[in-house]
Amino acid sequence: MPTETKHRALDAATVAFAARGVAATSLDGLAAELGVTKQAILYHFRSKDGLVEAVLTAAAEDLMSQLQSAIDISAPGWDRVVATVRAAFAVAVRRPELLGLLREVSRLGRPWSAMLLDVLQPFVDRAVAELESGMALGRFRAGEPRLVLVSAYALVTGVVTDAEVLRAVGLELDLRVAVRLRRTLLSFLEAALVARPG
Amino acid sequence: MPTETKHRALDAATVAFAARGVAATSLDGLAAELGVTKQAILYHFRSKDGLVEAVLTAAAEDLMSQLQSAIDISAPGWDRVVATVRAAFAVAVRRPELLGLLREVSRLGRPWSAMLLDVLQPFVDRAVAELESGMALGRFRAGEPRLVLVSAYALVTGVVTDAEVLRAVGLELDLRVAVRLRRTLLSFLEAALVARPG
DNA sequence: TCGATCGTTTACCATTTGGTAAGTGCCCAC
DNA sequence: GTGGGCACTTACCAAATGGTAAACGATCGA
Repeated sequence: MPTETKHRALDAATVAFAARGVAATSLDGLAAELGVTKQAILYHFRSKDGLVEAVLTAAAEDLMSQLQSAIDISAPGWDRVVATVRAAFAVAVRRPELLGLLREVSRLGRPWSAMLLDVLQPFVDRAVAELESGMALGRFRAGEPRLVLVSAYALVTGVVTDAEVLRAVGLELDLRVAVRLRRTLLSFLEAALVARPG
Repeated sequence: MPTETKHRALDAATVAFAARGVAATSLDGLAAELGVTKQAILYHFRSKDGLVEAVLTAAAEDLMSQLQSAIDISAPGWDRVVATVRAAFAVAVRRPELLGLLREVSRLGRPWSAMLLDVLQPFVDRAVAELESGMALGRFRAGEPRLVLVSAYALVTGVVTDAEVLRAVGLELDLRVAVRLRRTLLSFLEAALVARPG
């Protein structure tokens, strides 16, 4: 089973980068956690930047593929919104690091943020387009798709990454809480999107 | 004008910690930015940890006082919710670092998060209590105050701190966008809280 | 059996980092 | 004018960090 270390390093780095940040994660520390030397990591990834890049691309693809498959198996309209939200929360529960990384990228600055945005951009564009066309068709209430999108994003990632804040209000992100938060978000989206008679 | 450096250092550190993170901010870099030596900073704050503590306590007090005064001048019920949200968005626009720091604390781990939570806890508790009593009085729809609170928090901080994501959807956090986001959040809260006939 | 490649370790190295110690200029009370 | 405290700098330092170079052992094809 070759390059098992590579996989483990990638996973550990993903979690560590998301939780403590790239700057606060040292190769030595990461290596110690894996029971290898720092050079074992540098062998698979040319440099720390190389590791960051690998982590970011892997995470972006992972995240996008999960959302994409949810989109693919759903019909346009409200159903698709629900499916996407469900997929997002599934990711939030099973692999919160992916959403944490999304946030970490903001502070890494230009080259990295641009890289990740390249991957996300098509997804965002498509979501905006679909909301707009839904509004044009009268399937959704008229409104501002971008604001709705940003709000939904902020809610999901915020809840996942600010575990401390969740604890402050006496919650913890387990399945039950996630389900209730999902319901909260969906009712918000329903209020914002679904056309009501009158 | 004594200790002007101290104030400037505190401000610069607040912004830097929020934007790039504590670990990614070096005392040397901070000092260079201020045009002094690292030791000038260490003179006013015993250590980097000392600086972090000073930044955190100042930020927490600042943030809380802004929200508190909004609460004080408003009447209980929906009016108070609106006033609080307005105050939160005002902070988000004028001093986004304060919200960014809130998020940074999550990754600093125990001692720091506990410290900040001590300051925030009373505010959170009061908000929950007020929502609950509002529900009991029939002023608000029955629901889960904690979920509403967390959602609102996540939305505001998420929008402020993930500037990159905002850019991805083609927005930028200026006053106009902030106002529209505020309206979005308020309509969500209204849907969640305000009792409707039937 | 030999040699080569792969994954890894040992041995270093330069730079950066947080921090200490010892000054230095300056204002002000006396 | 002088002694003392205040705000700061210069001069260091030990530890940690990202990275390079070379050696080592195992697996495997010829």
